[in-house]
Parts: sequence; C-alpha cells; structure tokens
Amino acid sequence: MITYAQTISPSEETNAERIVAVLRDEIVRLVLKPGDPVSESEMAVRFGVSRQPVREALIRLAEAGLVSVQARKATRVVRISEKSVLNAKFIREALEVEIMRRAAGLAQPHWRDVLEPLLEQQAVAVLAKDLRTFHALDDAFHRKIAELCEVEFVWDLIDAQKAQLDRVRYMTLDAAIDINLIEHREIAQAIYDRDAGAAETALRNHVGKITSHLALGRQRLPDYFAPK
Amino acid sequence: MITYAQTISPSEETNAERIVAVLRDEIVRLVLKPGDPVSESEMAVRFGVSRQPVREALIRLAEAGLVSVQARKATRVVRISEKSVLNAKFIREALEVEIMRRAAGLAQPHWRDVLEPLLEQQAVAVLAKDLRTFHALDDAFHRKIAELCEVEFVWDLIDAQKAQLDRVRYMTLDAAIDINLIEHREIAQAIYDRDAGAAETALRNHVGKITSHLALGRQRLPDYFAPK
DNA sequence: GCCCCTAAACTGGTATGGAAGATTGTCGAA
DNA sequence: TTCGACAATCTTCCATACCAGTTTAGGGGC
Repeated sequence: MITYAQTISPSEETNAERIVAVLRDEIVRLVLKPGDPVSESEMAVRFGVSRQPVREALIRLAEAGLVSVQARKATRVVRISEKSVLNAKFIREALEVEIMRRAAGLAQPHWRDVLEPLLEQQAVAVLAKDLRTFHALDDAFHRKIAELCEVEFVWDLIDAQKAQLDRVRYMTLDAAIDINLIEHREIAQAIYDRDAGAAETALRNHVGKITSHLALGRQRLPDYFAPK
Repeated sequence: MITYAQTISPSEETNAERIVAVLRDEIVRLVLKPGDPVSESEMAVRFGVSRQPVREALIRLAEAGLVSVQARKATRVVRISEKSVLNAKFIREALEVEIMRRAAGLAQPHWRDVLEPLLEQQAVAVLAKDLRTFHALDDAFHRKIAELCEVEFVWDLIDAQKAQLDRVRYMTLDAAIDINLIEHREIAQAIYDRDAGAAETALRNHVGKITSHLALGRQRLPDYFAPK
C-alpha cells in the first residue's frame, strides 16, 4: 500500500503537504522534542497560513504515528517508547530479512559496481567523522539493495517505521559508525556471494544494534521517553 | 447495585473518526467500488455533517491508500492494481513468515487448546459454506498466532496492508475455503511440532494463493482494476 | 451535423468564527 | 496554609464562506 502516502496530484504542492514535510523532518531530527505541544494556531502563525492546512498536516502526522492528537486537549509529539521502538525494529527486521533473501537469490555481478561506491563514500564519511552524511549514506545503501531486487516499495513502509528508530539514532549521533560500515561490508559480501543465510545473519546483527542505542538514549534524555 | 456507566468512554469518538470507520468498511467490502468518486459535499449530506469532518476522514483514508485525492478534481476509491496487491502480498508474507518462525520457537502445549477451537469453528463454516464467517475466522486464526507469541502489533500493520488484499478476496468469495482450512491445519501442526521450516513453507503456500484470486478477480470485474 | 467558445456548475483547498471541552490561575472561605 | 468554586483562557473540533482550478453543459457559428 501503497506507496504514495500523498495521493495528491504532483503538479502543485498544497500548503498542507509542505507543512507535513517540514514538521516530519523536525520531529525526526528532534528539533521538535518528544512531548512538545504542537498547537494548530501557533503553527498557523509560523507558516503564515490559517489553522486549517496545519490541522490537516497534523492529521497526516498522527496517521504516521509521529504526533498524538488528544481531542479538545492538545496535540503533542509522541514520546519515544521502548515498546514502539522494539516493534518498529521487529517490523524492519522482518521486511529487510526478506529483502536480503531475495537479494542473495537475484544478485548480479554488476551490483558490485552500484554498492561499492556507496561503501566508499561511507568510508570517507567515517574518516571525516561526518555523522549526518554517514546516516544518509546508510539509508541509501539499504534502499539501493531493495531497489536492485525490485522491491523498493518495501522501503517506503520501512521509512514510515524508521521514523521511530531514527529519533533514537539522532540521540546517539556519536555511535560507532565505523562498526556500522564493517557490518555493511559484511552484508554486501554475503549478497555478492549469493549466501542468503550469511546475509540474513549479518542483517539481524546490524539491525539489532538499535537496542543498545535505545538504552543509551534513554539514559541521556529520559524526558524524551514515555514512562514505562 | 453500582453500575459503571459505559457511556464514559476513554475517548469519545469524533465525527471524523466515525466516518473513517464507515467508509473504510464500505470500501473493503466493495460497497464503494474502485473508481467511484467520493465527493466531500455528497458525503457531508449523507452523514449530516459539514464538509470538514468528511474531508478529514478522506485524508486519513488517503494516507491508508484507500482513496486518491486529486486536488480540485475529484476524490476516488483507488482502483485495485496488480502491483499494489502483489506489494501487499510481499509485505504480509515477510511479516508473517517472521511471526511463524517466532511461533515455532516459542510454542507451548496449551496453544493447541487455543488454536484448535478456531479450526473447529472454521470446519463448521466450511460445511455450512458460510464464506463471510470463514473469512472472519481466518483472520482471527492468523491474528491469534501473532498474539500467542506477543507480536500482535504486527497485525495492526498487516491489517492496513490487507485492505488491498481483502477487496480481491471479496471479489472471489466462492474460493475454495476447504483448501484454506487444510492449509491452516498444516500451519498449526508445524507450530505444534516447533518446526520453523515447515511453518514457513506452509505459510508461503497459503499466502501465495492470492495470486490466483487476483487473476480470477480481474477476469470477473475488470473495471475494478487499474489499467496495466 | 460538427466544432469552438464560454459560462455555469461542479471539484477540492483555505480562511475564519464559534462551540465544547480541558486547563490554569485567582479569589475566598475554613 | 489548604482546599474548592469559578472564570479566563487555552485546546481541538466543526460549520460556514469564499477561492481557485476543472469539468460540463449549452449556445452560436459554420
């Protein structure tokens, strides 16, 4: 399902769509902090529009699980909960394991020419300690694998789930990205070798790292988390 | 006697939410047909409210991929496309295979007492050729497995995906449900045996059947499908 | 008949005001 | 001080009006 969450004609972006994009980005990057209220009227002033398009943007964000609308009370950025993060991890892992199996089955020699440059760029980002670039390249690597085996649509869904995970990732930006790169190389190698089992194992190990980020994030910024 | 007023629900349903529920149901059950226009003002009259809550309901349905909003042109029930159905199948399969592996690993003897009654009820429905009841029990069986291994949340996501598949299912209600039941028994047995491989195989076979429904549905009601 | 143009009648997008509920702060009484 | 009543002020939800495109219906010219 569809892959287009925004089913409005591509010709001209509406105000509501623009606002969705901006707020989504700010929520994931923790500019808007978990628990923060997001008032319709306040955002209306900020974006220079009436409350209506803001309201519709917030409805969309609520559907995506990024804000919580409490009728006649308040709209807030949802707090991170251990459960929702682990749920998102389960779903991402399930979907991407399937992608790995498929990739290992379909791998072509020329895939190496596509994936290796991404890994090279990641290596540069690691040396430069450029965390934001690395994370963007991280996503690009995973998405490219899906694209190569023609299931890119799955990543549209993973993206939606990943909003939960990404907030945790932004809380621990200093994470050991060099290890991340090593894991990416393992995944790539398993695919080149058409070894589905190895690809699955490498991926599960890779995705599983989020749990340690979770613990670290909770320790650093407990206010961003929902009470247990 | 003290009676606890049921009317004090934790969150009183808003008009928009009520409308979402009604329209979603009508779309999945093909009461609103793929391609049908869903006019805001028309629905406003029907539900006895203004355009606003209808509009917000349609935004939610658009996010779920059930309607398509074309700015200043029309809002329509999205046609079924082969691609979107197969995409939904891929996602459901990936998620539920992971559930099967988990179920096979965690299976307890008492699970039999939970699942077998469902299968018995399904057998009754098969004999009575009661297709709607069978499909409801079908969903209940799959969801119960997820619940038993504590990942019921995954089924909330599968449900969203399944809206696409269910419309096809409603087009072919006379499908061979007796075979469906046999497949359910295979899945259950594999779980009782804690045989993850067998459970996975059985499930993939089971879910794969949608492709034949797809061909049959397209043959019967070509207007409901998007042009290739 | 056929075509083109235009105006009326749609469509969804936005602005604004008000209703209903929840929160907050103030004031007064014990 | 502590607590409760109450009003001011928040919030989201809904109704109404208007705006801007799009489609369609109906003439008029050929």
